[in-house]
Amino acid sequence: MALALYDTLRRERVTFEPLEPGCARMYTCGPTVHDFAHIGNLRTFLFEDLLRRVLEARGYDVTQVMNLTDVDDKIIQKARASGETIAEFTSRYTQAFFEDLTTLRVERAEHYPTATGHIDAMVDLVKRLEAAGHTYRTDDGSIWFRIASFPGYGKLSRIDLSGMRDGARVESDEYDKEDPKDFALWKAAKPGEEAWDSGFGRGRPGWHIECSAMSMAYLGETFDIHTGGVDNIFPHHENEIAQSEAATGRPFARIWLHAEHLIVDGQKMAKSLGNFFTLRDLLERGYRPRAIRYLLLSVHYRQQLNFTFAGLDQAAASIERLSDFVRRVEELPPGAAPVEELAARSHRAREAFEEALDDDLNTSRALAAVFEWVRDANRAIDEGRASAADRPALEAVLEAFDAVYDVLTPDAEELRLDEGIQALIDEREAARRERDWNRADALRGRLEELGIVVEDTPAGPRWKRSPGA
RNA sequence: GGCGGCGUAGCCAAGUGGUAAGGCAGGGGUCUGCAAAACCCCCAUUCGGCGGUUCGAAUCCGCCCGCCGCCUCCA
Repeated sequence: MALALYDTLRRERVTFEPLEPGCARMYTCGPTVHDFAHIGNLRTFLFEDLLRRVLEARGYDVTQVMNLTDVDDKIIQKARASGETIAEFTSRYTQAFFEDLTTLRVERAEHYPTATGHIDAMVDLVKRLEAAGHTYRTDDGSIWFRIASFPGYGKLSRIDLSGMRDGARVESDEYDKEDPKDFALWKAAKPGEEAWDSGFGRGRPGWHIECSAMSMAYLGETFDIHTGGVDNIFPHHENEIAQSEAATGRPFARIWLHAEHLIVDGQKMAKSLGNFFTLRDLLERGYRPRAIRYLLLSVHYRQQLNFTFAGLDQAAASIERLSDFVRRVEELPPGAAPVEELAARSHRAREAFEEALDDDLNTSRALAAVFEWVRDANRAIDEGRASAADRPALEAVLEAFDAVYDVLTPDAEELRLDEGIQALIDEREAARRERDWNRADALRGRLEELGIVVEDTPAGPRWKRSPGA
């Protein structure tokens, strides 16, 4: 079965057929590094991680580009306020961004180009647009894209340009634009601002030109997939299309994917509402990274995800079930031959899992396929029908699952063995052998207080950190 | 005002015409020294409301109610 994805531009599900067979080239709009990423940002980055992992699992050689916007109005403002250069200021948040990706097990893209590192490419693109007659300059020296010069403008967002004037939101612009919807390709430097030289005066690039220039530089004028959050559809991605296609005369991205937003307790996340969370906020509250990853991946990317702490607890519990199963598989007793029926069941599970993901990354359905299989496999183990000989068949499913979800291996924090814990476990086991149940139960209670759950198995006691610890 | 999305059990959520997946939580059992884990059974005659189309609708149409978002800061 082929991978089908929902294309925002065509408003329909399309079969993924890359430009070059076997290769998937994708551009993913990255962060503006002026603050810590919040969990809404991270949801989008996890969606993109899911996408690239599914592409990889299907055998594609993935080239992913994620830009880092390290110059814009806000950055200039904040850097100035903190008395730093732009580079000094943004490097802190760039580093934090990569730390967050690592924590959430996001696979690295092949390229993370920065805006400031690609000024030349942007200047070149602006020159191309200028030569083709799509631009004009205002008195201050800024260069604008003339929307009227690109007939396809609005095709992605289907925005009603005629109605926009009634929208009450169009500001009387500080610039002298021909049309309020025209957007900046190059902003002339204001006194005291950091600026770059170009053939048309000192200044800095507009936000939109960055993605057009860098995607072309790394992926070519036409590439397979472009992604971002829904808020980027208009104006950002609309403008990218206009600039890129006006300059090259060729189609830009072939498929557009957009992740819906995350909301918190049913409301838009906002600092003023006190419902604004970064990854660090959640970690400080003791939540595990893999539970956060699971939660943010468990809802379909085109559906709003309502983040709640109850949901995070549920995610942790779900992972616990899977992790307990992984351990059972590892501890299967020796056996001579694999059970054919179990192998067949596992094969079906893997197919169902992959089909669900092929269906526009339907993660909920994919999870259901895995959980149903876990139940069946657990039953086989309970009934003594499974042995170590079945491990390859079972592990094949787990590996396929975890190649995409990546939530089965414990976070480092879960594996640490605190001082004295093993001694308590040994002590309890000794008491049990002497059938001193009161003492054994008291020791188990103490371990529980330390966040350790002890389970007695035929092969002896084992422990794990309780989900909340 | 224009455009778009959503509303399925206590919570999360799949399901786009054929008679409600899965997870969490909860209740009852089996197993266990007791637990935990696991398994079994139960947990929506019903899918925001009201009409309509149809042999048949959560799924299609209409109206209404509620929620979220976009309309040049924003994942």
